[in-house]
Amino acid sequence: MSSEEIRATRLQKVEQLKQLGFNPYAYRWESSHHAADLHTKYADLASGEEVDIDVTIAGRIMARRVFGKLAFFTLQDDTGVIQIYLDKHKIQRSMSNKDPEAFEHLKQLTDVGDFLGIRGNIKRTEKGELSVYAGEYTILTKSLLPLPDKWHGLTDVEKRYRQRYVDLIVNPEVRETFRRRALITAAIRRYLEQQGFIEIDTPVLQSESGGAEARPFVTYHNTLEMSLYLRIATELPLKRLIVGGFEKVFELGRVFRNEGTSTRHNPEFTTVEVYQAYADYHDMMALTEAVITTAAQQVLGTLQITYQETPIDLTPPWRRATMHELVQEKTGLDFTQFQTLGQAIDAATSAGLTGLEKCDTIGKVLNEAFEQTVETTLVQPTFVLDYPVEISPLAKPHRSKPGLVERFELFIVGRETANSFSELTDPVDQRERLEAQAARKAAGDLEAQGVDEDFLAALEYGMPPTGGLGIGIDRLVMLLTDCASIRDAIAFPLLKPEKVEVVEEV
RNA sequence: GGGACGCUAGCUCAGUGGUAGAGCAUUCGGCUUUUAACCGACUGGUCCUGGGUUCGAAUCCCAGGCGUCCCA
Repeated sequence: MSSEEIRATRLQKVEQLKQLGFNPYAYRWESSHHAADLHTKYADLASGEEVDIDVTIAGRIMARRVFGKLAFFTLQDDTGVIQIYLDKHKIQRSMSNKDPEAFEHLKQLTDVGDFLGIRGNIKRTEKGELSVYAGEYTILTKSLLPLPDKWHGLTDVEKRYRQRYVDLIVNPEVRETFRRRALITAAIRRYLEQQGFIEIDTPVLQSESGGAEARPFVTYHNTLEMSLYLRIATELPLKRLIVGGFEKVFELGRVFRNEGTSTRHNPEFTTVEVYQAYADYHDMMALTEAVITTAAQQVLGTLQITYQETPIDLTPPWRRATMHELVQEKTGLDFTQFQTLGQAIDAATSAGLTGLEKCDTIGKVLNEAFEQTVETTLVQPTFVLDYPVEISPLAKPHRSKPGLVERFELFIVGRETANSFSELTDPVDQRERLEAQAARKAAGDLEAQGVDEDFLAALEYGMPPTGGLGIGIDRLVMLLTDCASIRDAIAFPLLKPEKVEVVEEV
């Protein structure tokens, strides 16, 4: 029978229920227990034993095993599953005033997928399955569409993402991932608040995008007749709050980058950015360790985790190594020795690196060498320190190493998971760097941003020394829930519609 | 942007040029201890889309769509 025919059959059942005086789309139900409560409470109940207690419970029918005068349903709620034991005599006795043919109607009018409310008592069956021994049942919501195969479930990844609700119904581990994601963000907020940080929401719609190098989404405000960008980072508004006198601020929220998708990229993703006055990037390393280990403990109860079968030890302190040291380790090249760009490119090329034509400074060659040879090898948590100034326009110059800034990125399983600086507070230096970026934007670099004059004005009023930190929440969730793709860590990842509608390009 | 692979019933999958299949689900009948219940019978298709080759295409060719993975 085709799904259209199944749907038609179930719509007929909806009509039948209405004719019998039952509402197939009920308003409310009060449960005394969830499935997991009962499994905990009656763990020691012996097979065949019955408990004379009034219990109400609700959930979705996930399986039906129906006999002539007896039926077993598997009911699923937010906490798990529980068997419902329905026996004709008991149902008829309890429900005769409501519906003399209650048991026949149960067999005829309920389907896998329906929501049911049950009133009954507790019984562990002869075969050892803890059950609610039903006296009464109520159809709370009639389902019209058939669920995926009860044994194989839903495995088609495209359908799982497009119809996440079906994925969640039939794949308990997917529900667990998003439950853990919620624990992670809650743990991070709780930890930061305990440390005296306050969360302040900053605008998603901005007339100037900045705080990162990325192509922004553009939208349009009709009544103001102006283009607006969706934020690519929360950095610049949060720093304005530090200028304003808050000493510890953060925002955990969505940012948007108009880029392609991959197992590590979704165009909208979640970051937490944290700014602390009077702190530097060393303080931020300690804070990063604290935030991530707190989240790991909260969710997994351990710092010894496994990601895609690789053991990861999150026990702090994590390795700290400079970008120069790591590149030298992998390539043998000492970038502090190069005087000219030509020297650096020649040496890197003979070390086997490729695609260096696009590099116009020694620092960019170094960064390229890092990305090509080091990045994916940083499996255990590693802070990579001291980046070239030309790829770090918002970071303060290193206090002792010319040409470098006080910046780190945290790598775990080869992925950038956090990024932090001693924030640049010199407004003149900051203006030069933003203007250099703006020149690249004018020259056609789509990821370069314009000069945010108001941000510069804020810096001119004076920003205290400040440590800033950004953590990629989606990648952290991937790590702590063992997801191979960012799409498994985001409830509704961006997909193209199956039938593409042509939208006028802005 | 490039490459590889995939798309067949509601779900999971067979089917490599000759009548479009299986299991589960659905529908009907039977059944008072099942838990992938069981037994019997039936039903269910835009083979991703369009074009081409061929007597004949799910299958071969071309173009496109969507997805997954890898690379940039």
